[in-house]
Amino acid sequence: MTRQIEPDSPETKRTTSSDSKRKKVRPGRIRERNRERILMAAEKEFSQNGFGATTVQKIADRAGLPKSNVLYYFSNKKRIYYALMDDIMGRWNEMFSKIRPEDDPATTLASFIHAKVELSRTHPLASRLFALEIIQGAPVLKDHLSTTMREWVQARAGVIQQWIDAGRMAPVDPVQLILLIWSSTQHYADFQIQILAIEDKSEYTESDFQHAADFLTSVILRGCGLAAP
Amino acid sequence: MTRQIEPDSPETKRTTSSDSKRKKVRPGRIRERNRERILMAAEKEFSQNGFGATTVQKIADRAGLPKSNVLYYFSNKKRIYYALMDDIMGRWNEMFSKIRPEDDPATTLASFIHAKVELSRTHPLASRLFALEIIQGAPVLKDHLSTTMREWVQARAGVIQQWIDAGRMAPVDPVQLILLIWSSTQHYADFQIQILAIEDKSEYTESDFQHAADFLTSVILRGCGLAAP
DNA sequence: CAATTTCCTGACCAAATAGTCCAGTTTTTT
DNA sequence: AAAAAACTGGACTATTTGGTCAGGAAATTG
Repeated sequence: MTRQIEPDSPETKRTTSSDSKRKKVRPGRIRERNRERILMAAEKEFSQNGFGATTVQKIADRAGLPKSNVLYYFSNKKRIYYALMDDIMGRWNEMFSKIRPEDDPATTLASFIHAKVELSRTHPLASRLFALEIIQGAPVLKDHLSTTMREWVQARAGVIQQWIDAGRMAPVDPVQLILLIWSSTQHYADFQIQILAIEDKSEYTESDFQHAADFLTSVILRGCGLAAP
Repeated sequence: MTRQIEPDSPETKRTTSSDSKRKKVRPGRIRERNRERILMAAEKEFSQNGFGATTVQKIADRAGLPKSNVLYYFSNKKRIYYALMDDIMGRWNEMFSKIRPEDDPATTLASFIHAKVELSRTHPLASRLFALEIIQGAPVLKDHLSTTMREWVQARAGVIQQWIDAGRMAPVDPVQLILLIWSSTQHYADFQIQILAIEDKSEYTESDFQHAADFLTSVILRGCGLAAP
């Protein structure tokens, strides 16, 4: 991690070491707790209203803090947004393991699909926030897309191409394949409302995600000429 | 079409007959022209900033009209938004033909994919605007989703199920299949920035869409146990 | 315990915003 | 050509916004 995105100087002089251990009572315990509260509130607000329509006051209310206190931790609205984007990209980076040419295509793709669906399930707000950012032209993440993420995709695409060359799967465009998996899984978080309305439910259940992951795995693997692992 | 969405009374007393013929010089030619300008400007602004962060002033500037003039045609910001949503849903309804059990599965699905990719190509702003609306909880379209769109999907899913029962394609969840096609095609418009960054391009070309449509058709059809038509 | 650092917050402000109002102009209808 | 309807745009307002600031409360440290 470590602030890839934040453009200007960080919002605090002495940040705690970026880890997730939030019960550690030592250094800035209050700071840590409030920071977390603010970020959770902001994630909710931003993902629901977008950056421009979210007010610092609403974030503060949801976090149960006065507005000035929020602005004490994050000197302005953008900083809060940057911090969230940083978190999201960090999580994304951690989530997916490397893939190697000698791995099994079917197993690898299947576990990628499952991981991505799982991410949609456990972090729907982050997923929507990311989607909003991209749809609106990625004003903050543009750089990240054309460097880190681009390399991420190209590396994976390279391995998939090797699988194809070795005749281990059908010849499909590797980049398009990654995009297909990306979009179809992302969709479960981003368009949740639409899916629930269409299926006449009021909430996802655990098994909906299982079902979705299984469906995607079976269709996409078969689409690549692979048998389910 | 005809105002399914607009909640309160229409923004004009005598609307022209809702058709798209905008060169007709007869009745309120100025009205028609300005309305069109405003809607185009609003589509751009809303799809870039979302509803809340878009200002009437910016719409007016883009349309080349003074703000009060915009508010003369649409009595408030919401009305502009409603009108756009109405247009979008109208276009969606017109776009896709009925499908019947005796149709050929492969041909039908392929043409659906192509139509949807084409819609992403020709109306990217509308696509993004729709996505924003849904991601943010569909405050305006919620009703539409659980009625019109729900029926649309269920009807198609029914036919697909008949194809499956008749052994004409692999047994996959029909609703999930429609969602898969929906999401993967929508993606090309909504996440354009991400795709361009990853592929290191600055613009889509005509053939990118052709390529995408072909890829999706081949993988999804094969995933359904169908040969390309 | 006293000094210092960190944390907290109400009051305040300049800028921006959605929407109103109305007097004047242009277009359409009669 | 006159009357009616549609259109234009500048001035105005009440409210909301992001952000500042100064002073005080708590916590930490020596």
